[in-house]
Amino acid sequence: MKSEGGTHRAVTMRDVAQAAGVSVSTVSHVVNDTGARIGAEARERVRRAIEDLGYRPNAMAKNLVKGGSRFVGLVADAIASTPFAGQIIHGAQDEAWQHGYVLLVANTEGNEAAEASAISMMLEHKVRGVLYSTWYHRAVDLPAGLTEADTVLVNCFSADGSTPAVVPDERSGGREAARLLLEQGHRRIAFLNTRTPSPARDGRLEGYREALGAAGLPFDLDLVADVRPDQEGGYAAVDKVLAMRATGVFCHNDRVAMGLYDGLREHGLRVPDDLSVVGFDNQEVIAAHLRPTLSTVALPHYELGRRGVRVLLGLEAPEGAAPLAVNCPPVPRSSITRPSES
Amino acid sequence: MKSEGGTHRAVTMRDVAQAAGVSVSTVSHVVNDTGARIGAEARERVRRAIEDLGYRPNAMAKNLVKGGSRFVGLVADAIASTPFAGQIIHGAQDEAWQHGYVLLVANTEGNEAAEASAISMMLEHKVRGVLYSTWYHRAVDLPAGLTEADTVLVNCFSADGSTPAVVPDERSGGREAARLLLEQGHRRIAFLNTRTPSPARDGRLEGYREALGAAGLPFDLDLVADVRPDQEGGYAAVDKVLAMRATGVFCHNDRVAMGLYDGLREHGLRVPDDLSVVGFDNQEVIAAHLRPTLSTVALPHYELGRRGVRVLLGLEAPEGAAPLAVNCPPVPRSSITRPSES
DNA sequence: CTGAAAGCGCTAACAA
DNA sequence: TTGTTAGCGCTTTCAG
Repeated sequence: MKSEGGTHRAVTMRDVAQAAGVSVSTVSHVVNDTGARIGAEARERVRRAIEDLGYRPNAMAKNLVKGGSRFVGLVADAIASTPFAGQIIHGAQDEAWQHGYVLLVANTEGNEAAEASAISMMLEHKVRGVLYSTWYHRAVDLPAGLTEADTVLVNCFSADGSTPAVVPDERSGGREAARLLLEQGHRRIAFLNTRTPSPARDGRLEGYREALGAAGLPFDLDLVADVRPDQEGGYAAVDKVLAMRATGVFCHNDRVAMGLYDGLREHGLRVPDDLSVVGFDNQEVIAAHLRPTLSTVALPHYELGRRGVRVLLGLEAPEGAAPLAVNCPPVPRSSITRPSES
Repeated sequence: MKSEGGTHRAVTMRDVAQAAGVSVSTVSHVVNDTGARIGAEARERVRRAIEDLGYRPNAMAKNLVKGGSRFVGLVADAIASTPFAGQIIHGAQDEAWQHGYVLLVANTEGNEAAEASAISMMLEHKVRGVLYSTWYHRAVDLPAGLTEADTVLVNCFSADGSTPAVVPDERSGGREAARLLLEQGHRRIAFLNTRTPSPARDGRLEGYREALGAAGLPFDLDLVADVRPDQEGGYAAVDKVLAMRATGVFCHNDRVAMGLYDGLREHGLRVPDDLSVVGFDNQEVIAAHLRPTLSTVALPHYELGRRGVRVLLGLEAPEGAAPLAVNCPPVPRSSITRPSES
């Protein structure tokens, strides 16, 4: 911690001007490198003064006069409780940064009061716009204050499509997951879907169907089961899966796959030799470290954040009222092999 | 996204004053609820005008005149790659918020250029101070720009102790972990420590020794082994652990424990019946969902963030040059039982 | 090429 | 009790 007890006034542009023997406007011009033709010597004197005095432009003053900040707000409902939000932040920040914007992050952990206060704080700082993001893909009601600002929804969407949104393309993700198995020759592919109604549930199922269809396979309802979308759900579903006599299983998410691994093991079965498994989400801590490592499909959080600010800044736009759907890329690892009984 | 194409100038205090038929200073007084005695009627007219016009104070203007912002910066090296940073952010934000400060978050993902630019951006916004945090506990060199601002290190510290820091108390954590086992009657406790030199390695080992000592047990070097601090390391250490004939194992972190679970299972051994296991970190995705759930010791990330801003704001201070050490609380779950051969 | 001056929206004396 | 008036640090015409 610096000890300067607020004694030394910060050095301002005037100080620099004085030291360089020029006017503030001249300093302003060299600092901002405007087109103004400033004499080489004056310019040099200014540079030196800036260096000597350790001058830092005051962003607040600049923003004030420019009539708008270089802030982009990001309101997230779960920075703390999941690794996903981090990726969104990262993507949003990289893109914002690239365009000279700074991220103002507010974490609400689902608390409405925190959310309201976060939003109004952002409004007061005259943010360029705000990204409103949720940790799992779902429909949301736009919080009141946000109608006052440019807003884009990230990983969520408004039911009425009135607000631009960017979300993961669950359908293509479901397709990729199924394909991972299909490509290895699997023909009997079970799908352990979540029982929670959600875009993820519907989209992934649809993708699964499409992939089967594209491979000339029938859609067999007996091959899909709904489970709790976590380890417990996967663990409890082993018997059901075994009864399906599938050679490969597409799990709604990595945690279900993790539970399935456990259950399979207790039955003396091995992944992928006895059963190939593919997850969804690509939750690093899990997927990359299970034994064997889990083939899965990635939720494109980084990309969601990035694209979010892109649409906010008007660099790209969703077509029509539908959310911008971002691809979920497959991440092959070691949990899939060719079916033995093929 | 709001469609107002920048056409409508934002409503300012003057607009409110005009609408209410009073002067700006009067408006200022009611907005800020200063001690000034304002007539009830005038106050009411102002309130209504604010409401009608949808006035929002301009934080930048306010900060400008007040000569300092209400920002606290947080520079993190790994928001994206670990769930830990999220907790630090959360804690920092909660505390900052409570004191009227807003968090300015910058994610550097280890990139030096990003770090420098993040820091200078924060300096330009005249942040009250900045929290510099790392995702694992270690010594750092204070980045250049940070000497210009009040800084506190979070989850890291400067080798020379010149900058205030708040870090996890690894030693007490090690003690707690060992105690979890000791309390259940274990007397032969193995320690799978990391092989990476770090405060975590030294501190946890020391804590382990202390706990043994406090229980009247000798410190037996044969009971500690150094492994890679991840799943693979735990998995590969099974034979070694078995050879130690310990009844309980303290793993350097949850991932090692996870690997150990896998290895044990392959040997037909069960946790906790055949071997009690305790981890460290309390990484939710892992610890809370392994089978059986993993007893562990929590790294207090939320608290680190919280205390970090407290130190920054001068609400508390580390004693002397040593970092403020935050306790690592034990989190008992189901991976420990009484030793069978007791 | 460079400087003077008018604000940006707000706060804080100081007057009235 | 309320209004007037300086600025905060900076950008930006507009004159020299």
